[in-house]
Amino acid sequence: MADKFQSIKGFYDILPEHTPLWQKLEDTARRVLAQYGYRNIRMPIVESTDLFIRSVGEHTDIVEKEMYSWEDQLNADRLTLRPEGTAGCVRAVVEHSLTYNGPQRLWYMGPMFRHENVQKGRQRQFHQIGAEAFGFTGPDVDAEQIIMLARLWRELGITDVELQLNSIGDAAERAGFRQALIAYFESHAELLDEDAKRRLHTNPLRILDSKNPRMQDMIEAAPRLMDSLGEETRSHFAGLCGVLDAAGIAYTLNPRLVRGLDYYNRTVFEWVTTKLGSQGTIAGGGRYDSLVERLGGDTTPACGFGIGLERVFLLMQEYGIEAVHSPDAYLVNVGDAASGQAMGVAEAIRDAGFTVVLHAGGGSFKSQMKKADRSNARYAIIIGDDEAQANEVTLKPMLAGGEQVRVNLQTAISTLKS
RNA sequence: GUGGCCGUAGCUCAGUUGGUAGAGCCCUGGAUUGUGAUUCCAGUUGUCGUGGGUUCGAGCCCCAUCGGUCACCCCA
Repeated sequence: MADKFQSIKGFYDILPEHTPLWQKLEDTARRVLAQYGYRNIRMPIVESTDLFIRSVGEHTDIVEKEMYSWEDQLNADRLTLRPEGTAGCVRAVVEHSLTYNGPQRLWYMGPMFRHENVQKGRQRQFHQIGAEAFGFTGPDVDAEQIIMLARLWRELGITDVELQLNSIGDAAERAGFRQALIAYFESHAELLDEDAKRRLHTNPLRILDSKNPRMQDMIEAAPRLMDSLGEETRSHFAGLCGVLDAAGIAYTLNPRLVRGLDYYNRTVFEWVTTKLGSQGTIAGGGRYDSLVERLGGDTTPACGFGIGLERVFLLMQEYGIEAVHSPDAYLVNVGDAASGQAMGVAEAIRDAGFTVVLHAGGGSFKSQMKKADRSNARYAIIIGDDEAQANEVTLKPMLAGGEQVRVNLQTAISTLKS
């Protein structure tokens, strides 16, 4: 035998036994998003490398070491497989002037690509649902997105996910805080680890998120961003908390919650579970009021989030949530006469709107019935020599207690409808 | 990039101090002349990840290598 191929590390197949649960997740999300007036947008998977450098940020892990980037062999364009969806969505909004006639609520779903080491809940090709709202200034839209996610978890049957909330201020506030933070860390330079030293002048806020136990006391005593936020930012955050309180959404304030992507400001949030090992964040998002302008559009406030679908899928499995696809009928046919009629019968039943699996490949009644059983079909429709002769079918309910009947095709279809 | 654990049938796994490669599930056929989901009988399934070494003899011991998985980091 020739050598076999296997999928690339971090790129995996979703097999038929798992697609029903995936579709349940996707269908539920689609329905909930539509309930809030979000409209579907579909962007390309490949974008200009510079788009991500400018939006995600030059000194982020994503841009520094995780992007699938290459130079187009034909025209030397620098291209990248999208590592996240917001940049491309903003690019599309600006390119097509989608906010010209007012605010927009948009969502998308699809694969994202990051060259990371794989582990549970982390693949190199993974899938996200993203939602973005453009042109809304107030905290009500931040709150709406959080409430929408709470509804999604509820409808999926997921409980026990914790909402963590923080405000990381506006650019000017963060710049001031950044200076204070750098000064503070420099005064404790002897305690900084390698990673922290590297980030000191590129992304000092991330140092706050370090889990290095030797730095914890020093980090604990560092200046707090919340304390350097201005009046407008504070009232925006208070407004958000007020709406969430009124809606009965529980949250935990996490002053150390920051984002790895540079474009966020003010509101940041994460939904976290303890049931998935170390990859506990199933959704994360926040406000990014300056990104649209940064990517060449008019000044437009924005807020959005991403859902990690693999993680939500794992969580659904953890909760024992199940989904199976079951056809309405499995068409058993034995004998030349029956087989000759079977395709026409199956088509007639499909014309009536039902799902029919037509048995192919012959075999005894017994073996065909076994296949009917394993198909999860509600009914077996049986055609043998006798039925073929009489232009009838035998309709047998596969669930315990049902009596089989021999009827003509129209009666069988009526029975399927009831 | 670093570390722990694991690679035996399609799947889940057992395999004794080194001595002829196994079980369950699945699949196929039968017990019942045309009926599944319970039962019984029979049958098929292998480069023991790969390459070397030690040995009369290696799934088992040694070395290398590849792959998987979990974790650090970071993120969704």
